Amino acid sequence: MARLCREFYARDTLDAARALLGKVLVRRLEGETLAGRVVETEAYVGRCDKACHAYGYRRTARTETLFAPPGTAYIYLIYGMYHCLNFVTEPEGEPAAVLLRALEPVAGTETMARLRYGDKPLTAYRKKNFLNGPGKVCRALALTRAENGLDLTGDTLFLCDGPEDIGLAPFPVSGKEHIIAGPRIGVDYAEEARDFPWRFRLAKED
DNA sequence: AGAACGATCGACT
DNA sequence: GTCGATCGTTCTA
Repeated sequence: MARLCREFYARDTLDAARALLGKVLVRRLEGETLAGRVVETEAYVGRCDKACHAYGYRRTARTETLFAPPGTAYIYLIYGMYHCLNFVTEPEGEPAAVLLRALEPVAGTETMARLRYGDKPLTAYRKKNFLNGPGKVCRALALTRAENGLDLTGDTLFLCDGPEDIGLAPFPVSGKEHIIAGPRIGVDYAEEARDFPWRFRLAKED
């Protein structure tokens, strides 16, 4: 059990996307700890993936972060109003990342709910759809382009193996889980890459 | 300078 | 299931 180090990210992006499932994302915000368990990810690989912002090693102001060392946070604005959080992977110079699509709340739930819903009551519907999308996760963790380029081996935003690593009780033993792979969301424009089964989620066994 | 588009979400039918 | 919001990024000229 430990915080994930740079070597964890410096590998094949598909392997990283699968290995990140079940890990705990920690966000330190104004002295408070917000945390969630990773349950859904997607891989994006510049070398060969037309859905990746850095496809064909395309280098622009935005994609510059994808060329940063592995273990860097790549955060960008999408549709003019939402942000997406990614973890840069592969050896430095290979632009690639894992998109964080969904979390289960672990710590700081009240603050995350306030960031996401304000003072609106937390209905069953809102609870069910709390952190099940990349824009929702960034809203709940107060992550914007201001946090783009953050070093994930630092203290502001990082991943670790389990709740023990941030002084919390271990997760209760629950039913066995397995990884489901499927096509990515929202990349219909990406020609052959639209069908790559590079979305991974954690699900309960039947 | 201008136009097209998007790794989403929530409201609505 | 459909649709509009909303604006930075990217490309074209």
